[in-house]
Amino acid sequence: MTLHDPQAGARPIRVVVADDHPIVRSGIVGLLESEPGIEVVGEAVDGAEAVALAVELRPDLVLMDLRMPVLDGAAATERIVADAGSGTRVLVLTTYETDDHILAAIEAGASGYLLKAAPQEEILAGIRSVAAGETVLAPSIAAKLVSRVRHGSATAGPAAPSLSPRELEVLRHVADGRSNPEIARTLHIGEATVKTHLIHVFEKLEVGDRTRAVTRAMELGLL
Amino acid sequence: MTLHDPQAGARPIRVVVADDHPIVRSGIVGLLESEPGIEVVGEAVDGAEAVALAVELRPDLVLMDLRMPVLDGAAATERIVADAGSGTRVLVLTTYETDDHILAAIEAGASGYLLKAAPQEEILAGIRSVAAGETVLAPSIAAKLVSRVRHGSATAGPAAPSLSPRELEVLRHVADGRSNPEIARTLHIGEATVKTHLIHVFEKLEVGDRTRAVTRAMELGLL
DNA sequence: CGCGGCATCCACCGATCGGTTGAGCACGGA
DNA sequence: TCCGTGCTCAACCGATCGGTGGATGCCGCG
Repeated sequence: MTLHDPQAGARPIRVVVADDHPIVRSGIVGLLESEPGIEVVGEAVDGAEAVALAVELRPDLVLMDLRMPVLDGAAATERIVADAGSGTRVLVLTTYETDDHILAAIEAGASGYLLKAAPQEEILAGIRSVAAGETVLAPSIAAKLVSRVRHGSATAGPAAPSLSPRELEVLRHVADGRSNPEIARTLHIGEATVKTHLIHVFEKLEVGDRTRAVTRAMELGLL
Repeated sequence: MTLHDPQAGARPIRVVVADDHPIVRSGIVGLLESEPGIEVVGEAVDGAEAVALAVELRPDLVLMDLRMPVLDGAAATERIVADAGSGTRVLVLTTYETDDHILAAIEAGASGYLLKAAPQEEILAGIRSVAAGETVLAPSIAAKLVSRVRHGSATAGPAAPSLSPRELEVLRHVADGRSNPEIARTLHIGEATVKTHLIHVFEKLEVGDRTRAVTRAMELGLL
């Protein structure tokens, strides 16, 4: 957690702005440029470009519109959060607030969701908060979110252990309550192999049994 | 949505403050009293009294602490929201921010969740927002909430099988990855008893093994 | 080019789990 | 009072699980 120095100015927040409308984009960029402690390092006109820029520039934050060509904002968010693994966080800034859109963005791993209608100070404050590791939600978004509350997994797990594709596949079957012989048959491998994969999963997840492995993986957002 | 007239002052926000600590309560009341447009119409020292006052006075808002005798804040919130049906909304104001507490309060129907550590202006703004029909969440709360939304189902599972207290207790230990003998020792019962409870859980949840039982219980919001 | 690291694969063994049958005790509503 | 429900326990068996050891093939590093 000692990643960023809270001293603004000494180390500006590096931002990539992703929005397909040039006018909107320039407006946002203009707002951010005039703000000390925030530096716009790149602009993307679609989701694919946003992902590319995120990987290339490793910004602190991507300001993401949802409605974009080629790759929509939610999908782009997912890739950035998943791939980078780095410190890049995504703040969704959009006009829409449909339940589906919000959910998709949140599930994709966005650290915040603000509306373009929000006052400029709120947007700037949101950027600083998200860059500092917090989560920001517009009030109307919070309301919708609340109605969805149930259970889930973790946000940005500091060190989510990386399971191999095979290990993850096996673990998913375990979460469905399948037995090792069953899993072995569906994956066309030996039962012993399934066990070995699970042993490795246990080690990576630092647990001792399959049940705990599943709950732990859920906590870490791996399932 | 056209319930309240946004004109402040003409029609003050009527508030009931519920907190078992007199000092804390008087502090809150003092803060609110000095604020134009907000009127404290009642004070409650426990959850039961909060419910009674809410029904009797029909305030716009109840400022609710969670940790209270007789009836805790979450339970009180549930009754107020359910019973009244009226326009009374509940804003939770507490020191704690455990996942369980937050979840319980939100699920009980609270319209907001703020921490006592928040600056006074934030609390006042929160009261106005909630009274206006919005939902407010402290940033740290928003983060926890967001983490729950990943693959979140609807609110109340249609037919969540009712597990007995003991069955639920055993299942929770299973979710923590404990073995049957371990659970037996912690609960001071025989291993055979643990098994029996689990068998019953399996039947009620319509699953065949402990791992699936845990994931199923999570899906149903039982854990 | 040899070496280690990684993911994938497999076999055996003791411990645990899931399922069964059968039973006693306390509590509260019919 | 009787009956249902929840909680408790015992003994047994087959299936599965977790642990250990060892094998193969692919990759990058020196």
